[in-house]
Amino acid sequence: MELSEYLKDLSNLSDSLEEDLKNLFEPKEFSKGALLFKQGEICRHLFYIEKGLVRVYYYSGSGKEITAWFSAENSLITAIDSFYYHRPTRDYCEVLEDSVIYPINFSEWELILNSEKGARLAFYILYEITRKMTEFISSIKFQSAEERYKALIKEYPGILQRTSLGHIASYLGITQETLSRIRSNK
Amino acid sequence: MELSEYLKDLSNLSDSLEEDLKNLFEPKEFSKGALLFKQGEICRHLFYIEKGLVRVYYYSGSGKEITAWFSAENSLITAIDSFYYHRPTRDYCEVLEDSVIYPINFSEWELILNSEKGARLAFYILYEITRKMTEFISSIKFQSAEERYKALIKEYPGILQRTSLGHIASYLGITQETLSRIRSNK
DNA sequence: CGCCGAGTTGAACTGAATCAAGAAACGTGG
DNA sequence: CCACGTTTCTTGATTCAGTTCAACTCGGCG
Repeated sequence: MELSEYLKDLSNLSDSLEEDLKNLFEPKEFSKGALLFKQGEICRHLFYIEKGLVRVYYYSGSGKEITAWFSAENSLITAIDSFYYHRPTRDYCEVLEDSVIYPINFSEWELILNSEKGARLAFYILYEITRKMTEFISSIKFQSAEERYKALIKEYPGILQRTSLGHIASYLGITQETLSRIRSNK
Repeated sequence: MELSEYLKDLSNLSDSLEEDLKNLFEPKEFSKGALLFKQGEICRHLFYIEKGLVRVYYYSGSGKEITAWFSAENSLITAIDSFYYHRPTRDYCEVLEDSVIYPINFSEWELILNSEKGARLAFYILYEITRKMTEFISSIKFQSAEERYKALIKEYPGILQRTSLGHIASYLGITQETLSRIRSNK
């Protein structure tokens, strides 16, 4: 789905704004392994993923690499505090497969925000993020590692072929060994 | 802190908007045990807590009562999807002690949103929520029950006197027995 | 008094972590 | 195309944090 369609779906944007968006943004191709942003940098873009899959990760206090999120087709990703407050980010964002992504820079984003329906759009986007997090929290509180793994596979089919077990394990909050055992039990 | 001060702090609102807010909103007193909203209802307000403490909870699939969040002085609480999309909510919100709270109804909220700095404000509010959730997720993924308990006590001192052990345990994602043992170990 | 809900304690059990050692897959250079 | 080292994945043995279930204590209250 093109970015302008996506935004329109989200928030019933006015037709004129939709036109603006179409003209304003250009899709770019990123190849597997590219980094959309990385630790220490100020993340200056909000990224809309039209096609592909990315992974956000960071290094924990003890130096272990932790996957925070996956993000796939028709979703947005950024280092939110960095993007908004122009502070260096803690996170890395890695492109897991060749992808088509629209980078939206901060001033373009402000242009959206200041438009008629902009606040609604901003709200919607953050609402989607909170919804996803709420679900994740209740899953990690009350479901077993196996249940969470199955849910992940359902949400991102084929993710096993697209990234390593270790990355998935740290996302689920379990060790790689446990994930390996879960997988072999069937 | 009064609501208008809080909002001003958050987003550098224009003085005129700050005036508007002062005139628009009235603090209300809620006594211990009151429900700000409950399951099945459409939550029509965003609540700003000037003083006091509230707890949001819901019933899990298996019928157990789960505490989702606590929220104290100088913070906002609502059933976000219900408030925004006018759908019935899954959650209950209980006032844990006599509190001073500003209810902001949806049309008042839209008035804020449509103002000059409204989008920025909306963004900030949701950003704060996501920040809190992100922290919670990494704590539940990588800290022991005891570490999480200590962090909670630090964040909400005196919470033990303000609500029951069972409520705290379900927030932390552990059983009441485990929480009891953690507490007695010192 | 005796009941009732909240909190505590104990014992057995279990899901997942840890540590350690191999096996398989993968890429790179010869 | 093979040989090599490196990284990723699997498997096993042990340990441990937290659950479960059940019994018991305590303080409040009709």
